[in-house]
Amino acid sequence: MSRLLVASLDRFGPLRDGVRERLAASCLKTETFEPGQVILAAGGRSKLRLLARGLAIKVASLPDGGRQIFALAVPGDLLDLAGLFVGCDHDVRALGPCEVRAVSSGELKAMLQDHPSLLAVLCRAVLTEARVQRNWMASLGRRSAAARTANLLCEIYWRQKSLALAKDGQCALPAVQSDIADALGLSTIHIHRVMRALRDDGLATLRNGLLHIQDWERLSALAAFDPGVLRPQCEHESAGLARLGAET
Amino acid sequence: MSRLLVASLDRFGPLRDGVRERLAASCLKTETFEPGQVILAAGGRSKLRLLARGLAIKVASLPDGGRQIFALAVPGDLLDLAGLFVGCDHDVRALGPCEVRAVSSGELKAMLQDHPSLLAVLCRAVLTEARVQRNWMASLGRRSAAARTANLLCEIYWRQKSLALAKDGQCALPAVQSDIADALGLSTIHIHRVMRALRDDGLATLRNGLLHIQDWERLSALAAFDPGVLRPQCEHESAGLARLGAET
DNA sequence: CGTTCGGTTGATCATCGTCAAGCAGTGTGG
DNA sequence: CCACACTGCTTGACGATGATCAACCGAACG
Repeated sequence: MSRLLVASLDRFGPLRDGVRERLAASCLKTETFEPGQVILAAGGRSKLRLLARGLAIKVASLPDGGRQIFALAVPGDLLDLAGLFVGCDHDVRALGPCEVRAVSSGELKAMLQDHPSLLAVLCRAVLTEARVQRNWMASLGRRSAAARTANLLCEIYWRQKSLALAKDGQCALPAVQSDIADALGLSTIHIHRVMRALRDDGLATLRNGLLHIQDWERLSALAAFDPGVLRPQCEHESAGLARLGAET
Repeated sequence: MSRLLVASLDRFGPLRDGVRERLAASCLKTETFEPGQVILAAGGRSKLRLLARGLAIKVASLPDGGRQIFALAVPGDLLDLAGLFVGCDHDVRALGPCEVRAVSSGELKAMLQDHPSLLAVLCRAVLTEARVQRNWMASLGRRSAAARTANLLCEIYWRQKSLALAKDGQCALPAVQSDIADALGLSTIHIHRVMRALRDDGLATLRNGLLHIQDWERLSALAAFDPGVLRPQCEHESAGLARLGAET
């Protein structure tokens, strides 16, 4: 039952030397989480956790009581890359109800020892995550509240659509306005104003955990949305060292 | 002459199976760059570039003409981790005059094939960079202009002090106010006002590319500065999978 | 000697945050 | 069945933070 895991890692680079079979045969423990529950606390030991269903957030609590959401995880995403070798510096929380599949710490260790190429694939996954993070940084630093919000909605919709989890311009987004605020570095009330403007302009609505994109063209234009940032590998991958990890 | 490279990578985890000797013997090409010059353009092929002298920034130019600086590199930092397997999504530019040592693409490839543990070390370096990035994200999203600025100055000073590149509260920072602004997501003029307030309060001054920290206590308090974020490995490293990369 | 670049200052304005209050939906206990 | 509380959305008034515009100054440089 690990086809999801294989498919997920496959996006980051070809799996070689039998690691695909090993992954497919690996024993995955399934865990479920309620909305808001902590899936992985800061400092926790890393396993290899894959989000199978639902949405999750990677979030840090700041000393002054504020929260900053660093990333959003959709089904197929690995949840504890940040804690791969070192202690994780942030929490992972379920946004809506979630289902998580976990490879045990021991089995991951064994697989990494037997299949060096697995590390290259995980490394690429980390690099992809870092690239998405940089996109969020540019949003936080240099875009207006409306553009930031639009960009987030576009990203959420796009990623779920890539997984066939969206149709008719609709997808799940079990988040309240304060969650959006914590992701975008804005106040809850201002998010309300922005969302209201988006709704009044017929661009998008968020109600009862359901995101409805009514005018993708105008929304993505407002967001200056670039799907390329989200792709696991960029177009230069075939040049130079790109395939290196797969060849080792 | 690659002791710097060995020392740099050593911070991220023990180098095993002869890779240390191989690195020490590797042929490093030295390049020098003038202030503002592009060291590595977005999309460029990855080698293994190490900043030997000077300060560099990792920066993206946004479609609307704005810039966002994602990270600062001090001597000993690797410059092209983001382009390790995929095309790099941002530029690396010299802030002041820089000296860079580069391992050739071919030699890096050969070393990675011969020494699997090198990849684990690079992977940790990437994870560390991502953690520093998240700290910047939290700054951008949830801190005031003054706290953000103070935090950046603290980080710059702290990292150079760790390398014995600072003394008497002074270190190099060959940046103009608009550079600081692009790092913090603020306007140049507002940076001026914040810097002026810091100066008037006797906390820190920046003049002629020289950063002078006059009151570290109050500055780091204002910044809520946490040096732990900058450390290559965190305190949990010895638990669980932490040493795994070194063991493979 | 003019030009450019970076720092400086002030005035003005927009964006966004804070405070306060009301409202609708939901669940709970009497 | 009805308070009651609770949570999240909504609205408005107000204020602070930070952006924009414009001008000036000093130093470096050709």
